[in-house]
Amino acid sequence: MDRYNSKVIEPKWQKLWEKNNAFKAEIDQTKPKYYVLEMFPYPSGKIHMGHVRNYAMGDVIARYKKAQGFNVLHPMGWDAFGMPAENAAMEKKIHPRTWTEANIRDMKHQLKPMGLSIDWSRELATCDPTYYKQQQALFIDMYNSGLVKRKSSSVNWDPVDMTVLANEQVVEGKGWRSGAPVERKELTQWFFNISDYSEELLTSLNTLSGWPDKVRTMQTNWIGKSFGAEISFNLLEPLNHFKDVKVYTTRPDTIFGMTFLAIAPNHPIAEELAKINEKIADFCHECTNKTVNEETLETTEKKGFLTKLEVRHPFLSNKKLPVFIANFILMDYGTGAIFGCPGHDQRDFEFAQKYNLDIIHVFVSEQSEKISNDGNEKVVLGEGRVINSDFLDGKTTMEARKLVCDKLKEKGNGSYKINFRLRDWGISRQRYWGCPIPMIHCQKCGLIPEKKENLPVLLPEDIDFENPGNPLERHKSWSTVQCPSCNEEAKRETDTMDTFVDSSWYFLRFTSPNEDKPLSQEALNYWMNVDQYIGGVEHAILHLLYSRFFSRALVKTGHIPEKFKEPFDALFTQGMVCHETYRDSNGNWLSPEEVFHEKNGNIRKLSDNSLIEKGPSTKMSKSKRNVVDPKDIIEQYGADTARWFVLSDSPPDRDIEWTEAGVEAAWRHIQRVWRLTKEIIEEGAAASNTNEDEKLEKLRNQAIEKVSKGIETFSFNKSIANLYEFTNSITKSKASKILKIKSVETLAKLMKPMTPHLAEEILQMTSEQLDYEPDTNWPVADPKYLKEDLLILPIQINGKRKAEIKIDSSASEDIIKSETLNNETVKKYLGNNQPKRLIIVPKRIINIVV
RNA sequence: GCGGGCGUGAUGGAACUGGUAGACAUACCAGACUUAAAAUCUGGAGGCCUAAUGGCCGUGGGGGUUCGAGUCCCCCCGCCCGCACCA
Repeated sequence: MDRYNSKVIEPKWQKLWEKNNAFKAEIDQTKPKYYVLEMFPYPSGKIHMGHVRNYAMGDVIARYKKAQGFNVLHPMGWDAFGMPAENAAMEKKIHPRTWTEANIRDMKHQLKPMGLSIDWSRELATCDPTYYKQQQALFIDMYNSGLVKRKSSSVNWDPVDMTVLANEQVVEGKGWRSGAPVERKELTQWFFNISDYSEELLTSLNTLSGWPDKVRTMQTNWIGKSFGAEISFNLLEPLNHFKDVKVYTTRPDTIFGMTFLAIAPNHPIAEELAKINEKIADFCHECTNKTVNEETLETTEKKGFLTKLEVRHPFLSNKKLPVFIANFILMDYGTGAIFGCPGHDQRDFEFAQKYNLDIIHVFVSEQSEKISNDGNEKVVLGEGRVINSDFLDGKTTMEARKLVCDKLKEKGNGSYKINFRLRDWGISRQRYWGCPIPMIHCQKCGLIPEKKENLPVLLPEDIDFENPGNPLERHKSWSTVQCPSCNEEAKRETDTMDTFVDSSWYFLRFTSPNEDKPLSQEALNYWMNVDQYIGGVEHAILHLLYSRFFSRALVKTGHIPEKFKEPFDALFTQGMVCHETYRDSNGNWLSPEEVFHEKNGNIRKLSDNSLIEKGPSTKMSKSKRNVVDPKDIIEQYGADTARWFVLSDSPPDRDIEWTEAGVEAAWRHIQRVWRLTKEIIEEGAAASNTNEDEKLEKLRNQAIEKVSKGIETFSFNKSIANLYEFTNSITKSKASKILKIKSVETLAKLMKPMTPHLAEEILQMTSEQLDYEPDTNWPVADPKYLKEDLLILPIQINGKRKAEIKIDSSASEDIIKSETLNNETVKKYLGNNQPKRLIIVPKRIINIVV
């Protein structure tokens, strides 16, 4: 018996699809559209299993919707700007463009054999001038609409390489390449005013019902709206022009528990003090010389510096409070200063213990009443009833918050304040390989946007990475230009844009990728929104939040209609692809090809037979060498097998464990379906058996229902389990040949989104048998086969399953009751007693309490 | 540190809104076919006790709500993701 030969069959269908332009998406007003999009990849040069999983999922949706009659848009492109190209340029002396373009070619070659239903005519790369030209036009419009600003912010500075470092390039406080201690440097940079949209981005999350709750929660917390108070504390003795310190707090109700005040090391007052006190200067320098990264800040030891300044408590005129400069206060959040209440804040508590400050409790909560009785050494969190607080005593903490704010307002040294954690989006990058910011600095005219007719501002090709610093900054003939306004010599902006800008509108551009303006209204109106967006959770906040902001910016600049301000109707976040890790006795990581598994569970190294230690399964990564190359898998087993496997074993939103055994199971199933089809076609016509036919027909319809539901709910693993079951059913069925062929045909149609090549091949075979053109429409279940006439109801006695009864689904409760009480097992348990309670959950279960 | 998520047999997982825990698949065991192996097919199987019928235990750990908890609530443990210049 011959086998399903993926090497022959898969290319055959792929060629046919290509010849027929099967996946070309064109506007067709007579059909409903469906836009499915997977997050476009960074062209690293190699497709990895994560991509395969991502695109396999997207393809299931695309092919499913297409079979249902939708006009499907399923495009692909490249997130092609970014640091790795510059790193390659430095390490391998290849131009970033050469490197990137070669990678795109390679990855496309690796992607093609997967047989994805992608409209390649819409392919785009963000590093292509035709793309970034339009992005520059958008930037200029945003600039003119007041969505862009410049302000100072700090960066990680490598003093040896004379370059700005990304957070990931800072390893233990040192530059990854130079090893020099990283400094913090203030630069004037470009920002998008995303914080103007904090409220809007927050409230609109409610409209995103197609998004996972977890992503909406994460964005909510990231935006971080809080209700609190801004309080000014008067300095006992003014410091130059500084007369008070403004503090933002969400807990004004704990004001009487305040025992110190702390300001950020880069707070203006701290900077003022640093000018006159060397020790303070040193301390501030030490604090601010860390990475500009919140995680480092939060996990480093809390330190403070006691200044000579003191502030007055707003309600206790003779209470003086010390002012600290503390390394855990963020200048970017609130006012860059806090009041410390060690009795009710964990961080303040630790700080107070370290510096021997008073700990005053000003409220008790029901659960923690005893804490306040036994010596005041604990932090009481949450809400409660106020104590030790003058006019607030006896109030709830909620009431106290309002009272304090009212009183402060009356006294003129405070007010209610709503605060957001979300900061403006810094888009400046001091790098070559990004979209140039189309702005010109003119001595006379100031900042001027480049004229639109001069776009794109092309990246110069003749650059070198031999010298430290930014190649654009060094490239004088490129950066020297005429001012568009006064024609005097001026300087081009040398910052390029954050790559998140590129990815904030590519999904819009896909609707009209070749237009010589940013977007086409006709195409937008037909194709938008993205009906289903699929990508990793790691993008839950930044990419998705920036895209939501960018859409609003494009509404404001008139590029897209208001109705597309939330561009992604539904979002799905898929899990990672993991593999076990292996280490030899020297602690070196080994790749899966370098080891073999023995039957007894031992793992040995192929080269010298030495015993290998199995590590935990982690995300496939180069550094741990636990990568399986999709290319090898597709060559060995075929695309259908690879696709089937990545969809089969785990729920799509969870991590999947790549196993050799799993792939083989997938391969066996492909072979089995193929063989089954052949066998059915070749078998003689059996005498018809109505009963058997009816049974199979019922299973066929149930399979349609279950598999469709699985796809609709992104439970591909369940659809696949149902397809295994249906395959088993057909194999065992004694139904007539014609019905078995019909069943195999349905099986192929249901499998087609996952294994399109196999499905096409089978449909061709079955249609020859049934003597009609292959029909690839999605099958529809007949509802009459979906209801069960006879139910098996389990009977529990005291919550434990003891028996079951078979009963007609239309049976009344009385009948169920009498049947239950007549059951032998039930009688045995009841004896002569009456049941205490009899609970009948319709169509589910019966529980008897005895 | 903060924010989000996950935890079920030997393994990946299933169990719709609180209602038969372990579908489906893998590994394993037995049988058929074979000179043999592979492939394929058939069957078995959560753990413990029992000859069997049956009983007890069991969804990371501890407690709670309920007639009934993998699912809801509280506390704890472990792992993963994000933390604003990786993409």
